[in-house]
Amino acid sequence: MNDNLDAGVSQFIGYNMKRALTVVQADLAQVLAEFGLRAVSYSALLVIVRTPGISQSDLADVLRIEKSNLVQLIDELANRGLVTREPVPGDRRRHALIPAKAGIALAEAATRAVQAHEDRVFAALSMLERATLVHLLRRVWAMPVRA
Amino acid sequence: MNDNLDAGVSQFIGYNMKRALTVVQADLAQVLAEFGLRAVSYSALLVIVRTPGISQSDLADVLRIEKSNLVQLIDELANRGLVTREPVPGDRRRHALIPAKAGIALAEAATRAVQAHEDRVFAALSMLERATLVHLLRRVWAMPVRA
DNA sequence: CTCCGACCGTTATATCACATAATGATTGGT
DNA sequence: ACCAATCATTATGTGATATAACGGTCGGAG
Repeated sequence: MNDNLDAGVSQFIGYNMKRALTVVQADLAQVLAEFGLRAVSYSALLVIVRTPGISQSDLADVLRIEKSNLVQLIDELANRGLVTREPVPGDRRRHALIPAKAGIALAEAATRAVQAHEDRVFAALSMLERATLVHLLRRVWAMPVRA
Repeated sequence: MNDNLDAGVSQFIGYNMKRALTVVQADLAQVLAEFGLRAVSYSALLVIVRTPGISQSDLADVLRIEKSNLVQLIDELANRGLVTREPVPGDRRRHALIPAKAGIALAEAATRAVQAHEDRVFAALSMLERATLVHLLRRVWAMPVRA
């Protein structure tokens, strides 16, 4: 029944981003649930797989997550044998996060599933349009807002 | 320090959408707080102002909100004298949501502030690029995902 | 006219994302 | 030797968002 009653709010880019992301996240949640992952734990696992030895602080920085929220998330991955927390010689404050073979395999399989998810939810856009979208979005979040 | 450690996840459009939206929502929250509004209550107010008499069910549909969550939101707006719940002749199940003058004025002032917010957070994009972004995003959420 | 499925709005409640604050152990610089 | 900073953890809170159930009301079918 949605006959443009949201015209007032749909003028805003942020509103359209929110609506689109809600759709994307709903599908993504279903896809990742099959691997026992959430979007945030998938992201964390992927960064660990690609950057073995990264610390929790650095991982939190990269993904823009509060490091306090990372503790249970890494616990989940570690408890499933996907990653391990290793001591860092010479620095007993930090841990090195190392992916296990199972974690690497799961990350690869999940990545394929996430790629298929993106093909599906962005099916209305051409590959060029998808590239344009990423390019524009990157310029939004990569440039800090000036006060 | 973010030297592309998130390359693995930043290939995904969804990831970029999430990062960008987080930036946008943080700024928007600050802007709307000055009017005592949250993003969702601003959206609801704007739809009510533009569609006087809309029902709670229809408002929930338009904004994709659970109608159970709308009750307190409308309470907030009503308690501030921004909108009223009016009876609907011939249908005692539903209410007509009517904007008050104060609600119309606040919606107008807040809209100007939200427009300035968008100019700020999307400053890195040209007007054409912003239109492209909205166009692409609309096509993502307007086309339902096929199972 | 009666009945029943559907609609409207409300209440109750739960889960999750995400934030802040505080703490103890450890490190590095002065 | 001292102290600020770093790392990780624990505790806790708030808001977004969902589901379930309920009572009152409406409209259509028989």
